[in-house]
Amino acid sequence: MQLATWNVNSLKVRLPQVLTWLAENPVDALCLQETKLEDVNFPQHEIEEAGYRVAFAGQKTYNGVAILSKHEIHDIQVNLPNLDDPQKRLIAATINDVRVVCAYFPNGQSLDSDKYQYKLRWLEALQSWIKAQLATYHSLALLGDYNIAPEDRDVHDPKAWAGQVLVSPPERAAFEQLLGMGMKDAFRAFEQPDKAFTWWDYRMNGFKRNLGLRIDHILLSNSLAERCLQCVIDVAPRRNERPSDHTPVIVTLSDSAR
DNA sequence: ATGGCCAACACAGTTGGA
Repeated sequence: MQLATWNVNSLKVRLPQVLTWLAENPVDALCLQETKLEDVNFPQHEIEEAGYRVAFAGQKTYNGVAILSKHEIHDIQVNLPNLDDPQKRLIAATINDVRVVCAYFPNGQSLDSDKYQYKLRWLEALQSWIKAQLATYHSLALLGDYNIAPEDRDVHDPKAWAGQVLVSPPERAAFEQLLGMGMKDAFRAFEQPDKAFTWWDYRMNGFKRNLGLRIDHILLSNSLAERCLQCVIDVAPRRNERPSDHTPVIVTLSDSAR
């Protein structure tokens, strides 16, 4: 079974790229972030014609998340139940034997911004909710754009980024606390090349110069981590014309024992 | 030189992203 996550930065613009990518990478489930579409405008039929079922929760202009799946999607939940928040940043569903959580973490903008305080509140709500979910769901995967670079090796220039949003100690502590609940960073479960990133600024030829960050992640509950065979970043879509600034991350799991 | 790019909204220039 393969699961993937991709912040597409507008599904309206990126739908052709998503369909092309799925044809070349027929993963079992793909989590999308920043769809930036109201539900009435979601391209459900185009995706279904490509052989994928879909669950989505969107809004105008900002945010928006979706799960595309080759298999039946059960028990869909939208947003964190313990946070009063109109922003559509989370959708969860059960696919086969796996609880799939697709999340678009807040950016935070800057450390002195109200948006940073919102990010910290959101992270706290996520933590307590995930902790409870792990008690319920044996096999859980938390995929998405975390907007957190967990370690300095996930940052192209740690000195330049020091003291900024995405690398601040409270954000990194939140990431560590998710690991402490019994989750594994699938990417770091394997030997990986240096300077492996999932996002590059559109400006300054960021991608060509590999000035990036690793901020898109797949965390697996312990029992799922035991089934994890591989985790890779697919940089190919970042070379497309009109690319998203993020690129997909894919995890491969062995079939569960039956 | 602390911006450069991109998308949405709206139809110019602002906001947000990371």
